[in-house]
Amino acid sequence: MARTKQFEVENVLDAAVGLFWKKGYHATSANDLVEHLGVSRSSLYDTFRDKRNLYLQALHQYRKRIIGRHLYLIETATDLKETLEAIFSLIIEQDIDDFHPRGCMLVNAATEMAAVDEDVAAIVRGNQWDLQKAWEMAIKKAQFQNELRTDINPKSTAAAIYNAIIGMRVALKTEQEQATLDGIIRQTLRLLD
Amino acid sequence: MARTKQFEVENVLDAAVGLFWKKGYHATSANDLVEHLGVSRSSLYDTFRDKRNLYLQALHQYRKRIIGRHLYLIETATDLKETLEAIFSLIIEQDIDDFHPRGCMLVNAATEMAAVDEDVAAIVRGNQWDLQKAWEMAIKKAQFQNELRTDINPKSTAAAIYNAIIGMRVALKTEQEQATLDGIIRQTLRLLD
DNA sequence: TTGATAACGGAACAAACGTTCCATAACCCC
DNA sequence: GGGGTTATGGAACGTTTGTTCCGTTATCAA
Repeated sequence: MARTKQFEVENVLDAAVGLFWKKGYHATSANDLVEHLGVSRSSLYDTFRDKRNLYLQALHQYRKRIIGRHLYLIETATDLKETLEAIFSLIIEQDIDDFHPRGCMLVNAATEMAAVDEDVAAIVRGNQWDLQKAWEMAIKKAQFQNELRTDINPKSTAAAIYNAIIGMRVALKTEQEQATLDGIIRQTLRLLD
Repeated sequence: MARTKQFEVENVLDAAVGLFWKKGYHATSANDLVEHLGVSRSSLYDTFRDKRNLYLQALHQYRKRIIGRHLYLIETATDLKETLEAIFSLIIEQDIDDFHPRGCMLVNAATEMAAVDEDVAAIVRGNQWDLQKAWEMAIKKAQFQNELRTDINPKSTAAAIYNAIIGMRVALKTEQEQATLDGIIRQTLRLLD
């Protein structure tokens, strides 16, 4: 039998998420990773094969950790408008007043990598599908329970909500007036009127 | 007197836009630039100082060339909903069926660079301000001419429209079903009902 | 035609890049 | 407590990075 790893893969992945999330793929160097993950170069390459594979796994981890929370909020929603507002607030709180706002790692991945890396594109598409489906189901459920007008189209409304959230994640990359953000939220909520 | 440049700065900037637009800042190397711009290394650095400065100027060029067209469409609009639909179509046509969709260079710049480069952030914010202002003015004009309900808030509606467009530019980075895109357009147009 | 100036092509630079290699250390089954 | 196996630290690899330097060439006023 062999020597045991001196680190938890999950913890290291979380740290990798932190780096790639903030700096993106190309601007994060192998040295950055070795320094911040607390794992030696050889162990990193032994465990994760190469930088790209580590990035891919970090992207999975991000999806599980961060987006998982959003999915949960949507699936357990009792008031859809309230939930949508809460998710906007979560997103804004994360980046506002931050000197280097990270935005959403999946949005960053989409713009930096998806066009030239099919594996990244697949993860981004999977995430989009999950979230749109979650909104669509939540809308249908609300309609079934007579909490939402039935002439609202679940699928296209879900797509539009998802789309608005993505837009805001980009907007937050540069500092924004609260009034602008509130305006976007207010108008997006109208989708559920 | 000195030797004259053997290239037009504007043309070289256009070529630089093409590269940075497709690959982003970090993934575009100095060699890429020398090879594709048709200008020698020394002339490039002599004219544009360094890679970052060239990127900044390319971003300006993109804004002038590409976004200028959108501004014109908004400012000369006679039917706002039609104009919004036309702009969505323009954006979609550019990327759909493209093996490596470029998206919007300013959105790419926002996610890759804005958080860590204040000059990039300033350009992105300037662009946002121009476009939102253009939409706001167009909405006010339509309201004044009784072509649009007056209980629509020009500012927040403009922000929401801009936001939806940004969202779509990210979405197009991964291949999308036409039905999804149509749904987003349809719901976004409701902002102007 | 000469001379001051600036553009040019191409070689050269140090630094940083992602990755590999190897000797050593730790682990568990037998 | 060996023996087979894998993790680890650190040096080292060849490339590529962004940038600079220099000898030559083109330009035009004087």
